[in-house]
Amino acid sequence: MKMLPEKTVERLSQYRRALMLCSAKEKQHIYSHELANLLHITPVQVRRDIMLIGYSGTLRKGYAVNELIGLIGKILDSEEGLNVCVVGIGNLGRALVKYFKGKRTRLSIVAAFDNNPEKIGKDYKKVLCYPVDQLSKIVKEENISIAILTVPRQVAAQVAGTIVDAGIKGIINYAPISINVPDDVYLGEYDMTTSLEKAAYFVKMS
Amino acid sequence: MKMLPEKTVERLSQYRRALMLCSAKEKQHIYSHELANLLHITPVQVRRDIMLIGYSGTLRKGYAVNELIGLIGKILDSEEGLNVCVVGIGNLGRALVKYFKGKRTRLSIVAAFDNNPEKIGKDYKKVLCYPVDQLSKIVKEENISIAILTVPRQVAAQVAGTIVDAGIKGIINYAPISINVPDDVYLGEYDMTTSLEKAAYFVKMS
DNA sequence: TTTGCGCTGTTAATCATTTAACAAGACCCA
DNA sequence: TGGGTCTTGTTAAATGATTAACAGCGCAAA
Repeated sequence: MKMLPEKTVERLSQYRRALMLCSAKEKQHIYSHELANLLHITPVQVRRDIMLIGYSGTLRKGYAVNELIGLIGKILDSEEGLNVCVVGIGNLGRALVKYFKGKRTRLSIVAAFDNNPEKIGKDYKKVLCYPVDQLSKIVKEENISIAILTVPRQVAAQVAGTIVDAGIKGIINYAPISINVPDDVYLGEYDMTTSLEKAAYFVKMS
Repeated sequence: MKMLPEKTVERLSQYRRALMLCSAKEKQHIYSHELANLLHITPVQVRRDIMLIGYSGTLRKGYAVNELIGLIGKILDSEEGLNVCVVGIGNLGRALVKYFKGKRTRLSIVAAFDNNPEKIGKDYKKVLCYPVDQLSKIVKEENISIAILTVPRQVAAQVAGTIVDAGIKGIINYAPISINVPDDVYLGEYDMTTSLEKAAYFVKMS
């Protein structure tokens, strides 16, 4: 299957999240406008996304919730599963470990890294914390392909280098500075300051 | 001044962050391509954004770092400043308080809220934690206009209602569920699962 | 001087994404 | 049975964002 638009991929993840809540409530079918309301988007957009992934709903009944969850899984998840590590076990790193642990079967956090001696050897939700200089070794042993970077700004660039050298294929950067990675490594940057300043701007202007 | 495009606003925040690091290094001027490299975007985009905010650089010398920082401040910041609160003092909430505290003069976290009795009355980086049922009162007293929502999924909708009723003008939602707010309230949703699943998809497909 | 290079500012073109429009099928109810 | 009402799936138009293209200026070096 060819690559889906970035925005569609984001929404698929959100559709799944919403659909799983529906499924838990024994809801069998859902209309495009219901799904749209849950995500604050338009029904057309929902239908278009679903068209792109090649699913068809039932006319006048909407989409079969569990079928759609299954199909989204086929698209988003890797068959073999992907392993993830968190680099930097501050509050943010711990929040991520705690939140993700056990959420997905095909995407799991299997290791944490930090340089604070007090944290090394401890485990967070059964995820063991290693020193950063063992990153390369553990990444290979555990077959980790994605790293979530939650270290202080000052060390972000250096740690990012270590991560890339270890052969990681995707980095999610929550450190408040932009990092450099080769073209073949996926990079997602999420700066909380930016989110807040953006909100402040639109509040101010409204 | 009329409203800037959303993406430009995001980048302005990032420009400022990068420029402040330059300023700290006594760098006086910066070229569009230097700024572009720091953010992984193209020089044209930098020039275009800067054009949109009505600034002009010096030919062959680039942009005056401190002037540009000042102008971006004029655009992003409110003259009087905006007050922010964090609702939900779990790991994520604490990470945010810790990180933002003292970062900006015109945008400050002035209160935290949680319902866990062990947290109420404690302070995190001098930010006092109140019970959620005092939210409305404190929001008015402290003139808070933005709330960062970092509560568990199960209570997000209800807490969001409380926040809106208190007269908050902007919400940044980190809870893993979409919330509903009236049209005149700015809403930014940042779901970490989505970020991770998106990364997984592009790693898988690459 | 004059030539050439390197940078900005801006307009035009391209590309991505969203929205509109509507045909066609299913169900309901008279 | 046959209109009326919903709903999906899809194509076409519109909007928004990025990239390309280039004019124009300033500095440097000859």
